Amino acid sequence: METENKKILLVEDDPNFGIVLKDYLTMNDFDVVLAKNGMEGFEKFKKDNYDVCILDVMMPYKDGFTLAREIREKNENVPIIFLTAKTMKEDVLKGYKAGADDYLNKPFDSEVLLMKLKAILQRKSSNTLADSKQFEFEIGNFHLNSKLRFLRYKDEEPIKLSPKENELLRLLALHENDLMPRELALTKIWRDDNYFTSRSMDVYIAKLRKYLKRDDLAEILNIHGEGFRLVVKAGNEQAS
Amino acid sequence: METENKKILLVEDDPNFGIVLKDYLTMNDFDVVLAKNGMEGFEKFKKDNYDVCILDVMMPYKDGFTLAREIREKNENVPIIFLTAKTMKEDVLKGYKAGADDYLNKPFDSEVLLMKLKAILQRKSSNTLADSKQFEFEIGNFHLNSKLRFLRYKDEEPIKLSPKENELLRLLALHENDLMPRELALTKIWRDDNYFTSRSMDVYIAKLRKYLKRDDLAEILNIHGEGFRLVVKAGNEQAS
DNA sequence: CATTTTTGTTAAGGTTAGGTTAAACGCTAA
DNA sequence: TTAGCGTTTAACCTAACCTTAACAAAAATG
Repeated sequence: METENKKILLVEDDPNFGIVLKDYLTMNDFDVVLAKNGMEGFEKFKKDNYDVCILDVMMPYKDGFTLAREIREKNENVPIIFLTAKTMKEDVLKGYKAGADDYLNKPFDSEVLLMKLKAILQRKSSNTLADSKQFEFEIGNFHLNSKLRFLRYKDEEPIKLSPKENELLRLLALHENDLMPRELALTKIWRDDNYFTSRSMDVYIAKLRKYLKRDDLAEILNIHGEGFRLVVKAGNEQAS
Repeated sequence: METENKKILLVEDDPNFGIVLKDYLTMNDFDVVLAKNGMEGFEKFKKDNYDVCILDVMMPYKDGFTLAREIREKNENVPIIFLTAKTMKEDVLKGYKAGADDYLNKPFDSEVLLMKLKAILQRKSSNTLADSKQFEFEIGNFHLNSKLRFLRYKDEEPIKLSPKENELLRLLALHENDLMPRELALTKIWRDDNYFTSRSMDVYIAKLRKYLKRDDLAEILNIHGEGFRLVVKAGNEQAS
């Protein structure tokens, strides 16, 4: 599992507060880079990719708004959160104009910040997440597309699979060359484990075997009393 | 420029405040639908597509959180903004858990709300932009212009499409070669998923198939129980 | 080896989803 | 009011899907 932590650029001139906040966020599984002022913040921003930027508004040399504008020029998508000294409407409006996604008034509750981060990151990531699940498999000379429910042998016309056929073959493929327990399929696909569902499953195994028959590389073996095993022999692997 | 106004669902039980806020937002070029309670809010949500939902937290019958959860079930992307009576951390956290994008404490400054809306819509649009601009498609030897609602085969006279035909074909084209779930079309185009709308959709599928019949490169396949798939075979591709 | 249990396979039956055509409905504009 | 259009509903049919039954074969059991 590649559970990379989200990367945060934190720009805050107060060293004490900066470090405390950084530690807090680090403790909550973020990778935090702390910059002490706008200049440094921009330098660090250019050198890496961040998932979120948290900018203090009041800073020497370069204030948060200016920094936000520069960041927006480079990247118009990174979420930006402002930390403002107090509820100054002026600042808030200015912040949004500079391309902010949200703002927080100091002093703020750390849990609220976490929630905001979560909400913002969730929105962003929901688009990239797309193909995280396993829906396609190579089974010998077959290709199984489990989302579109078809099984294709080499370049021939795809065979349409029924929902049950599809899910069963997918379960077998997930356990390729390993035991796929009867019980697992019955509870996952049939949602009930009794004599009849079990017989029904056997019928589907027979159907799948009929499909797979044309390929010597793939076959479904029974492990008596335990379940089934989809064996896939390594075919003519080309060192491409 | 098709500058359609953004559509807001505003759910607020205080009639005075609700109307004032609605007018204010309307004045600022939003299309606002006002619901007086959670029940009504959900009904209205189901009947149309909104760009943002603004929900009061304290409401009779169904509070804002419950409503938010129901809305999230139907659509996990619409931005939701909560209006909370005062800074109650509890409420804020609860709100984010229910899938909120932001919250505002009453009394709030209307300009701040505008800014938040702008920020949120901007954030969203950067993601949705991709699809929203897609109004023209090449489907085999056909050309679909979804904005002008016609379908042309090669250089022949364009076929005029009815609104439903058009939207359905567009949805299929957006998911070209991939599954276009029944439910998606029903909720997006028919705004209701029941036996009759489903049958109606099938009628439209038949109509579209009749149009596409003249081209071997394009056809609509059914994935039993799931939806439809517009398969477009690559035609005479030129190696440019 | 006889018996029981599990699995293999095919076919029949019933249910639901989808394909298609035509009629009915409702709206709008002449 | 009617004519035209887009849409829904009805009706009928076919295809898809799943379960169950029936019988055969294999594996386990004693």
